[in-house]
Amino acid sequence: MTVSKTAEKSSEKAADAKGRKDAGDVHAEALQLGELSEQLGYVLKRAQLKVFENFLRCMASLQLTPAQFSVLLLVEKNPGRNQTEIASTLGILRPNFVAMLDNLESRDLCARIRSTNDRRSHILVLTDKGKAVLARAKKLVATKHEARLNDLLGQANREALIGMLAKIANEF
Amino acid sequence: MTVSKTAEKSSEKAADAKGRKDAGDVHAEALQLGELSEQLGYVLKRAQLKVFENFLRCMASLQLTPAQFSVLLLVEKNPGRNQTEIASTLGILRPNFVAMLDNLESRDLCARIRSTNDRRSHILVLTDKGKAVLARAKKLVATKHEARLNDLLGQANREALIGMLAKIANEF
DNA sequence: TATTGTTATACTCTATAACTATA
DNA sequence: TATAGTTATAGAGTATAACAATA
Repeated sequence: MTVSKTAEKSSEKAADAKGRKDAGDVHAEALQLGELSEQLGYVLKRAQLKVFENFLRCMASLQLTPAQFSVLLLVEKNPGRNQTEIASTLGILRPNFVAMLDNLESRDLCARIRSTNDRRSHILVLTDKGKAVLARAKKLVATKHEARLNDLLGQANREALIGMLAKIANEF
Repeated sequence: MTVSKTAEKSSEKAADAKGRKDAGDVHAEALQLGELSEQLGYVLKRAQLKVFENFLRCMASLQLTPAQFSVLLLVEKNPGRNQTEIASTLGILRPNFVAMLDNLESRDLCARIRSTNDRRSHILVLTDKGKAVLARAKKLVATKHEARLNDLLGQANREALIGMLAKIANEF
């Protein structure tokens, strides 16, 4: 992140007129974002970083990242699917999914079960602990994380925002 | 991205009833996203990836990444600022900004000028080529990239979306 | 002493090739 | 032959410590 850690020497003769050219004076004023603040990609990225940051803070007690949370949610909703199916649905490449699962399995949150039909496949399921942790995670997300967004935007705007983002994700 | 590259064997006895438990049949059906599709962080991240992907395609002829474009925009709007100021405004750490600038400078898009007041500072400015490239980049972004968003959401929704994302980026 | 730009470094994410065991 | 899971590896992006030049 490291945003806006600039020291801002407050002593400044409020003369930021248009006529200034380049160097010469002290100017520790905030920069003009200009067209940047209207760039979709820019605000999207900044917003995404803020949201992930807040998510991690809300989930600190459970030690779950957004990616891990999404895996648990998807496995709960789709028990009996294999690694390839879960990973590709989340846009995670199969090689990168291995370490993720190793982590979740070592914490006894989910389990790999060798399929009896196709012995190449690992069926994924949540453990009892995984279900319990996910239930607690959902509550934290709802009460701390999503609630904050409601305070900021209001319920109706929040739903409109998610709808537009989903449309971009699916159709852009 | 690697999303939805799954082969989808279309031969399937459309029997995806609620009563199915775990393994046993072929099921190559799409997974249920469930609550995931309502998770702000999830749709935000997916949308951001799609937008950056599209940005890169639109800018292929100029070979500009979103981050490089944002640097050029900010330097144009704020000539005479040093590396620390430009980098921190963009949320880029100073050490990581060095290689980025080396790249832009080697392509003659911007220049570092040792400040006469404070000989520690490098003042940043766009070269003539940098200004020309940025002008072309802005046109590409407007006509190809942002226009696509307008088609998808409509002008009013697009503005509402950017406003909400900016609010999240600044106040969340 | 503090700050600017820089180097070195490390850790996470993401991406591709290739191996193994199964089919 | 092809597919599922895995390993190894490489490249971005991001993070911190420390150094030289300058203030």
